[in-house]
Amino acid sequence: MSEDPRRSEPNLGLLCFFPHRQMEARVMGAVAAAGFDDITLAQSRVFQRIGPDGTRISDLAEQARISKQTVTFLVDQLERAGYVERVPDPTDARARLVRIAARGRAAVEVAVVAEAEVEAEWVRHLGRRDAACLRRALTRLREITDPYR
Amino acid sequence: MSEDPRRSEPNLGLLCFFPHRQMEARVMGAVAAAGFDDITLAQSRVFQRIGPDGTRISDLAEQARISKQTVTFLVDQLERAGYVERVPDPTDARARLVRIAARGRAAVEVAVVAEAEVEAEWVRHLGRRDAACLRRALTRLREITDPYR
DNA sequence: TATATTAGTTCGATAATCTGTCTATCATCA
DNA sequence: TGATGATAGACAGATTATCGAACTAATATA
Repeated sequence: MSEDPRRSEPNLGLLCFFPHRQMEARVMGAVAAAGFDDITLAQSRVFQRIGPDGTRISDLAEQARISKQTVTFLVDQLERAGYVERVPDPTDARARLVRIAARGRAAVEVAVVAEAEVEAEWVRHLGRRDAACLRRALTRLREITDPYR
Repeated sequence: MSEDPRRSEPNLGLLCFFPHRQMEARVMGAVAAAGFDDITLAQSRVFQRIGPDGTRISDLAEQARISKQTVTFLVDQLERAGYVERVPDPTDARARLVRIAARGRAAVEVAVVAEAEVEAEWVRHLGRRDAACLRRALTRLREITDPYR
């Protein structure tokens, strides 16, 4: 019954880690099982930041907190595999927009279903009340932990 | 005022990502600023899983979800830099326990202070009520997202 | 218009990770 | 008890992810 006094309360940052890791693993597993087994975790972390109208390499880099060079490297692979395409940015001839391509859209469809399944499990475990509370607190916390909206 | 209909509610897994990333970055920054600037993110992710009485390589691997070989590689570096030491496991002559060494304890001291600072900022932003609610929900969520207690 | 900045790429180096293999020790069970 | 199989850790080689430096083309600024 008594607690080990050396084990203190885990901090909120660490507590956030476990759900995120599980979500990522479950979604990647579902996507791979659906035949999209040539996408890596690093690629997916760039891919999931592509906006509906396409996103620039440099914006992807900033949001994922990795160098432009690394994003170029990963987008090259995503493009070769048919998940994304590069199109000119009409507002700036230096830039190109990375957009989700046909194969990418198909993978997203699988991913959103898997996401919803995992989230439903969580809500079932927590109960409606705590789940709503969790979402609200995390949404507010995002205001100060994510510079991108 | 009106929402872009294409941007749906971010899932809970993603929402957990931002706080975790910020906590990790802030703690790493504080530790590096205090002179422990020879520790990498990958090393720290293994390091933080070492228990108070030492932990085996294979247990660290399982908890961090990386291969034993990678943990051996990272622990080699942590040991050379004085953050950890390897001692024989008295219960099994095949195994060795990775334990936090003097320099490691000094780094942990800095880390826990930084952690508390970040968490205090979060609580200030959320308010006592939502912060307590967040901690409770995350603690319960850990039951089903972290197999290690 | 000359100069500085920005977007993206290529190149080379390094860090992190995996699979396969090996040795020593432990566990099982006939 | 002794043979067999499993486990803990380490070593070697290959691959993936990442970075910093340098480059080109286009844009912004003074």
